[in-house]
Amino acid sequence: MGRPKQFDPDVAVGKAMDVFWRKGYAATTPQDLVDELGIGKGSLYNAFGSKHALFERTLERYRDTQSAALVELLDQTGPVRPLLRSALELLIETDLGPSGRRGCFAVNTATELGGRDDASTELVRRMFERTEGAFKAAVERGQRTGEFAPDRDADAVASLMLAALVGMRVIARAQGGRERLHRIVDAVLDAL
Amino acid sequence: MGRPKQFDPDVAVGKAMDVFWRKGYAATTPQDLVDELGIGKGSLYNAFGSKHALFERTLERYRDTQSAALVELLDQTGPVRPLLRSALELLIETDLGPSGRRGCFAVNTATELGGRDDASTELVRRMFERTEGAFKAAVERGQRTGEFAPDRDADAVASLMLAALVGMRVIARAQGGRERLHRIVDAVLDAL
DNA sequence: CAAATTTTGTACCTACAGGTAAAGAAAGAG
DNA sequence: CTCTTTCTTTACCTGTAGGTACAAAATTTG
Repeated sequence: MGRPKQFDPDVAVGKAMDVFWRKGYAATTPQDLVDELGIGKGSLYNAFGSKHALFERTLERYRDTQSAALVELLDQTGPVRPLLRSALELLIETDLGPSGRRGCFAVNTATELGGRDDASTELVRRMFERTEGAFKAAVERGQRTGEFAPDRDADAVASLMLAALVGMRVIARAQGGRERLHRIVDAVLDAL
Repeated sequence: MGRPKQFDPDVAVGKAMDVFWRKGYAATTPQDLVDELGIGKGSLYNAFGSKHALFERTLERYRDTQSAALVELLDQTGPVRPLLRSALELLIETDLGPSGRRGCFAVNTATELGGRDDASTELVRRMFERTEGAFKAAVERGQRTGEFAPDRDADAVASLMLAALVGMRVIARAQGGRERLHRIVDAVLDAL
């Protein structure tokens, strides 16, 4: 009962995610959110409680969409090497595409709030772990099918792939050129 | 002539660097700076002009100390593999040491301001390029001396090393464990 | 020592961050 | 058709961000 909301909270969280993703947590103001969500400040605070609470919801949204999409991609069957290549190249195109060099929301959050906001840090840590796990599973598949050398430590390779992926997206934000990003992908696949 | 400063501006820039490094640009307030530098607000603005101008000076300081130190380390003569290992492991210890998981100031700045503050973005971009150049030179040395396989593209390997380094430091900020960081180093050296 | 120059401390300012309060509007319950 | 509940709007509030202004203090020059 009661008056129904005039906006869809799920849509609003998505828009808020875009703002936080582009500007970061500290640089995003209530006014920014009001402008981009197209709702009043009262509704904003009534629906989400605080800037920080909304921020956490956007991080969860990121995990459940972007981060999850990558993991699903990596979990696909079939030849592993082209799978890894297309996954990494997709991220390059995303970072260089029309949304424009906003990098990875989880990475941005790690460097802005890591160690200073426990909830956010923990969310990011788990996303990294999940991604690394997906890389590890892919590498092990490749090793079983003989695509990759079987003697390399899958854990170590997966950790390297996570680090390279994270590094790539930071470099993209710092105006790293497309060629440089592709070289990273080439080198990491050559390392298998 | 005129009254001499009661503080050493170079020391002050160093202290300001620590603050910005820990908290980021947006989250650092004039009050934070006044507290940590131990000077009045009047002196602060008289000496440095604005928060942003001071921030740029701290980034330059970072480039001329931390970033330059890594490049110098990598430029040393002698066996290359242990050199690379000790350089990367030094960063791990730095990130996990008593100063505590503040990551890399350049990386933090890239993700906070990349694409939104031209001067900072450009400074970071150049630091990344310099570091990559030092990696490349080291790899080429290793190839000449027969330490590394000579057929691999030194540019690509250097780009990968930069990305792995950057990724490592982000992961460190997100509470990544010591073992994970060491695995990354192992994997990247195995890739040579 | 007076004049000129620079630094320092204190006070002050405007705008906005991050919300809260209160009253009215829109739904369902009885 | 009133009562209750929830949402919306508008107004308001406190604290601080990011500086500026100005007088007093400390130095060099002549």
